[in-house]
Amino acid sequence: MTKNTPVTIKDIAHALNLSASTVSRALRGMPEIHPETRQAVLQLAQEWDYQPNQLAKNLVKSRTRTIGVILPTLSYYFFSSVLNSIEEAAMQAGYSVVVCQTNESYLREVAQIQNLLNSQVEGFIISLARDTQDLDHINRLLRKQIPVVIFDRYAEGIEASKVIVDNQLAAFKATEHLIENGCRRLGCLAGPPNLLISNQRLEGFKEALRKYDLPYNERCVFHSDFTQENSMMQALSMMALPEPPDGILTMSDRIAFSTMYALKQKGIRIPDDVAIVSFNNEPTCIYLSPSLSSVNQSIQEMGSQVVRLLLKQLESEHSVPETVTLSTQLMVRESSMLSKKKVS
Amino acid sequence: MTKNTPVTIKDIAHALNLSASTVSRALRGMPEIHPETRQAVLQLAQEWDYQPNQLAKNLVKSRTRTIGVILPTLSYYFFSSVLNSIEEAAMQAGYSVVVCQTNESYLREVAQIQNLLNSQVEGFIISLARDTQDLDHINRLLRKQIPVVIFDRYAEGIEASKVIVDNQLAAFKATEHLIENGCRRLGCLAGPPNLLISNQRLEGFKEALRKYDLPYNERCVFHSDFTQENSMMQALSMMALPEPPDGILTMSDRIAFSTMYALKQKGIRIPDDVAIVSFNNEPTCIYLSPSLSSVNQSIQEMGSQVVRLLLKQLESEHSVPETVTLSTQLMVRESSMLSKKKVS
DNA sequence: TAGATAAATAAAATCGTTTAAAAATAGTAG
DNA sequence: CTACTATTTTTAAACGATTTTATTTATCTA
Repeated sequence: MTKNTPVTIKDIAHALNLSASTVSRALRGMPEIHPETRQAVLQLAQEWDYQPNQLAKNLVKSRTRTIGVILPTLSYYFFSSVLNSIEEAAMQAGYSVVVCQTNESYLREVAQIQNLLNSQVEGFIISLARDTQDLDHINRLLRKQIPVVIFDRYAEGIEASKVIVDNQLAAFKATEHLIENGCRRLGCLAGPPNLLISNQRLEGFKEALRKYDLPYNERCVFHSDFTQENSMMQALSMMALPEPPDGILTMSDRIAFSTMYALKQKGIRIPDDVAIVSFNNEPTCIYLSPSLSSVNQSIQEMGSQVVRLLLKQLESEHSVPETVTLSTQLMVRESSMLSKKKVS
Repeated sequence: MTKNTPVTIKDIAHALNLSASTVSRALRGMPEIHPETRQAVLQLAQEWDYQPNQLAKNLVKSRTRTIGVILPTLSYYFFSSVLNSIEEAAMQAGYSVVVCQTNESYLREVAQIQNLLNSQVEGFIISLARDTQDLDHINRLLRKQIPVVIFDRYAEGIEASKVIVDNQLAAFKATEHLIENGCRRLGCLAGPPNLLISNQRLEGFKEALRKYDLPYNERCVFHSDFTQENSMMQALSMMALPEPPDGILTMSDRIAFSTMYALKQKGIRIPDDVAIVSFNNEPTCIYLSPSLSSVNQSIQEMGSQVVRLLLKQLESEHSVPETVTLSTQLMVRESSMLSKKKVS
């Protein structure tokens, strides 16, 4: 009697001596169904706890109303928060969201996109993995006319819509802030060398040095892979230079946290010995001592813009790729406020 | 010519003058297909970039090999890390994972479970939302014989497998540690009053007070909803008591971070004026000044045990609910190390 | 009361795949 | 030449819904 397979429309139809189509219509409240019939159907459906099979629905409609989101990781505040914002906006528009983490691996990125594609997601929101260099998998999506929006971690050579910030400008302003506070020997703790946004920030860093006639020394740029161990190592190497910097720009808060931790253990004082400015403005920044100056990008806005651009593509044939550049704000905190300003 | 609809098996069959079943078999490398035929099929499939429709596959097989994971949020280190571990273990076993956040809302929890159920996930891994009191939605799953494993945030009255820690014992030991370090007026910053694990920890807290003959004052227990604002407010209320505590047990690092931030602004020194021990052992703990003592639960282990229990249910009919209790370790750091131990 | 119209239901096709059963083809032995 | 295998392919049903088309039944009009 209590068979373990879920109740289907056919079961209900059979029990009530109706056809499947009538039951289907009754369940969806379509107009041409006799009230009595509808009543009977709804009641039995409730009684048997009928649950529509989404797979079947999607198959026949060839629509899933689902967006695939590919992220490097969910353990970073930035990504998990943007995801929240994306989910909110997508839900509002009647779409649901499936998230995948690449764990910074190119191979995973390719595989996850493939999976979601086979699962018939209707569009993609992507932030590239650290290890991604080859962009074929993304361009294949574009060739198939599948809506794609890239955000934050983008790359050149992708003709897709993007939501980004002016990384060079943000880094320029952050570096300028260090300089204006008296720093003269500047170091940069960058991200992986193949990450476009890291390189753009590096450009902004250099630009600021040029503007203030400060020497740029390639040996003052170190690259971290974002892990704690590596970041600490790079930070210590930098401070072990013959002329260690008195101001550091780091490319992410995670790198900055590790850096501060490493320097503290070495007895190097922040900001007195070396000032630090970072990127992302994670909530943790304010909890640290000294609190960490960091470049804020509006996470809420980023999520909603990303979804907006994707919906545009989903809802109209052939829309052209668009780039939205959001503004950033440098949040100045203790880590870059020198007690004695060295310059006027 | 370039129709926008994806290539199907039928298209290939038609083009090669074969039947759909032959193409299907050829693509899956089944043995009874003539090598020449297979060759032709594979080649055309490649040329046309054929992608199998997972919906159709799942529908016909009535299997999705997908696990639904319901979490309160992904912005907490604890949950996003357990998720990572779950994904790893699930992948190993050939399952994929779909994550949903409830944002601590009961209604979302119900809705998300419903959605995943309709999408034919084969089992659930759940950590309950803060606001969840009614457990009908979970019990409905169990009645339908759908495999469910609860972890961390569980509740009484659910006959499902669980992976948890001995919260009472962990809190007892943490409190004992505070007492042994000389604290005599103890306060507790608990989670929401309806959260079982918070109450269990509170029990452990009381138990320790009893053991050491210290007075338990209900007015020394404050409940936070995990948000920063509320946590700060509760912490300040606690310290504004006529006899403020000299040692606080907080139920999560998030609460502790906010507490430390609030106390710092008030000029209250940690650990000298008040020592703090917390739960979760987020990486941020070590970055703070003072570094935060916290109870560690093995995240890796929790994820893999959760998946193990779920697989057990997925792979055998009628397995009985099982409870795995993992051990915890108190990580003692500066926030609870009093410079002058007040007792021997 | 025939004929037309409207209302309610049923039957059949469809989505893209898998699979069991049937059929076609080729090869081999008696 | 027939009968029997073995190999390969096709046919048809199925998964669980929606949707198009067809049919039945009831109601109305003239």
